Amino acid sequence: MKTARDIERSESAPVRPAVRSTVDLAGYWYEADLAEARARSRAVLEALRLYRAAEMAMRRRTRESMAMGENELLVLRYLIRKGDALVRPVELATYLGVSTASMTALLDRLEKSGHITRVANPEDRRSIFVRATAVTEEEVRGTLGEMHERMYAAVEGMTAAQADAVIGFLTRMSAAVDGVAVEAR
Amino acid sequence: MKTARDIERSESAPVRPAVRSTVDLAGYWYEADLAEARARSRAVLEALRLYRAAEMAMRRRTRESMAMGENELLVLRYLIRKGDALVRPVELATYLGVSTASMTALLDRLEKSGHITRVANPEDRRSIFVRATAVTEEEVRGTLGEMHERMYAAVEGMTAAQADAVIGFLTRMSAAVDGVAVEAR
DNA sequence: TATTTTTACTAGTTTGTCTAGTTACTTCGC
DNA sequence: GCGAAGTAACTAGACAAACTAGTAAAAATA
Repeated sequence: MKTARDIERSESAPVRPAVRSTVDLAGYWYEADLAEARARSRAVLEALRLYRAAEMAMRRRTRESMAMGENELLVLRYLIRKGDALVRPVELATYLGVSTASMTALLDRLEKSGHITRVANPEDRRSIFVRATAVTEEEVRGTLGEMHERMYAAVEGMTAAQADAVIGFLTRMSAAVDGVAVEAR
Repeated sequence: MKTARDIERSESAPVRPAVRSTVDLAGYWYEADLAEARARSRAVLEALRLYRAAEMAMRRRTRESMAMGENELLVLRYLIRKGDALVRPVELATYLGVSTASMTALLDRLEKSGHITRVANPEDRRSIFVRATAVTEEEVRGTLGEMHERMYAAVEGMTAAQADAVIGFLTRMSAAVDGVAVEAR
C-alpha cells in the first residue's frame, strides 16, 4: 500500500504560503526563478540537517571512545573552554539544565575518575570551584583538537562576503530556533 | 526552580568585528588582512557555536513541553519526516545508536501514550512497521511547525552565492566532524 | 539580630539504557 | 523439501544517571 512515492508528497507539502507574485519592477521574476530559489532554500536546510546528523554521530563516537556520558563530556568541554576561569557547580547545572543534585553526582563521578578537582572558594565558604585536570585537558584536546583544527581550516579560506553569508544564516537560524515552546501550554 | 532558560548567553565573544581596511593593490597582503581573516574565522565558528547552543536549548524546551525523552522525540521527528514511508524498529535503533531491546521499550512507551502504532509487515512476519499517529503529527507540527516556517523564511531570501557559501560551509563542517574518534585507541 | 536565600550535598525513587536470552520467522545449503 | 544458520522483535533483570525532597552551613537582607 504505502509506496515510496508517498514520501515525496508529504515532504514537499506547502510549508510556506507560496508567493505567487511573479513580477518584480526591476528584474522580472519568473516561475523558474521561484522554483530555483525554493530549491536553494531546501538545499540549504538539507545541508544543515546533514551537518546536525554528522555532529550527533561524532558526539556519540567521542562519548563512546572516552567511556563517558553526554553530560560528563559537555561539562569537561565547558570547563576546558573556560580555561582558568573559576566555575561553580550551579553554573554547570544551569548550563546543562539539570538539578544541582544531579550535578553533584556528576561531579562526584568526574572527580572519582580523576577528570576534575574541587577547589574551595575563599570568598564564599558554601561554594566550590570546579577545575579540569591537566590530564583531562590533554585527553579532550587529543580527541577533539584535530577536529577543531579541521574546522578552523575549513573556514580560513572564506571571503568576507562568504563569512557574512554564513554568519547571517546562523544568526537567523538561532533566532528561528529561539522561542520554540518558551511557554508550554 | 532551576529555570535553565538563559543558556550561556554569558559569553558573548566578539561576534563580528567590522574591520574594513584592506589596501590590497597588487596582491600584497598586510597584517590587517591576516588579522581580519582570522577574526572572520573565529566569528564564523563562534556563530556556529551559538547556533548549537540555541538548538540544544530548543530541544530541551520541546522535550519538556511535550513531557518526552530525547530519543522519543527524535523517533517521532524521524517518523514524521519519513511521512508514509514504512519504518522498521531496526532502522530506528540504528539511527539513534541504541539496541533493538531499548527500541522495543521506547516504542512501547510511545505506543502506550498513543503516539505511534505498530503495523504488521505482510512480507516478513517477523518484522513490523512503525507509524506516527495523526495526533502526533499534529502535536509535533504544532510545536515545531512554526520554527520550521521561520527557518524556511530565514533562508528563502538568500542569493545563489550566499546559499552556495552556506552549503559549502556546512559541507566542510560535516567533513571536519566526520572521522572523529572513528578508531578509538 | 533574626529571617530568608543560596550552595552543595545526601537519600531514596524513577527512568531508560544495557546485556543476555527467547520465540518466531526467513534464508541458505544440501 | 529439510535442517542449519541468521534475523527481527521481544522479555527479564541489572545498572547508570537522572529526578524530588530535604539538610546543613554560610551569606545576604530585613
